[in-house]
Amino acid sequence: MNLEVVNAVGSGDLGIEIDLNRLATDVKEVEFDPDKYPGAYVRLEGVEPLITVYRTGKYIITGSKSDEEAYSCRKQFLKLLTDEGVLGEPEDEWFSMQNYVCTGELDQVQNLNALAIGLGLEYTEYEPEQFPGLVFRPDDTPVVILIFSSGKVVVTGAKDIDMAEEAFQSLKEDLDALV
DNA sequence: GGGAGAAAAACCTTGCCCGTATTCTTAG
DNA sequence: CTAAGAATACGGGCAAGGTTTTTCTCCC
Repeated sequence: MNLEVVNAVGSGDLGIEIDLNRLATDVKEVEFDPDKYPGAYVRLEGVEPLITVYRTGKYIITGSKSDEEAYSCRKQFLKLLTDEGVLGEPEDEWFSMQNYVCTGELDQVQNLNALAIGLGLEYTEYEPEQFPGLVFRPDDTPVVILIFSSGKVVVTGAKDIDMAEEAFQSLKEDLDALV
């Protein structure tokens, strides 16, 4: 309910080892600096999400606004590898979404100090000196919700959108019960 | 002083955690 | 930058545990 996905992360496996140095020299869309990070970055033309590939063949796609966008990006990535002769049969590898980051808004402005107590100090972290948002970790879900005094919220850690929606809905019910 | 055994110290391997990098939003 | 999440991997550092080596005690 009224949550907007702002970032989706997915991961997959090509099933074969990749020579990142060769890939970086052969393909202009690939950036690789092993001294800074072991993964190689692939920025496809006209594609928003970023693909990070590793020597092992595992890869992650970050920055998608939806799972459709992530899957589309993956498709183009596989095509690129196939065209480059790196991949033979791209059918047998998997890909799945790992995390959704969403933004939402609560009806009224929040008093975070009171909210921390209301939601339970054992489930919340609020240190305005360090970070302006209240971190809420419900015990019945792996989802984490950041609540700001403006009423804006960030829901993260969900494996799927329903999980995020449920956690947000649950938070709203908790808030109604507190009034 | 030398041999046996135990205790201590030195050494080395393993494992785990952290930082490194990426995305994206929120807001002091 | 601070904080959160998730996947991914690699080097470094520290701790712990295990093994080897050195030292020391006891007694003949």
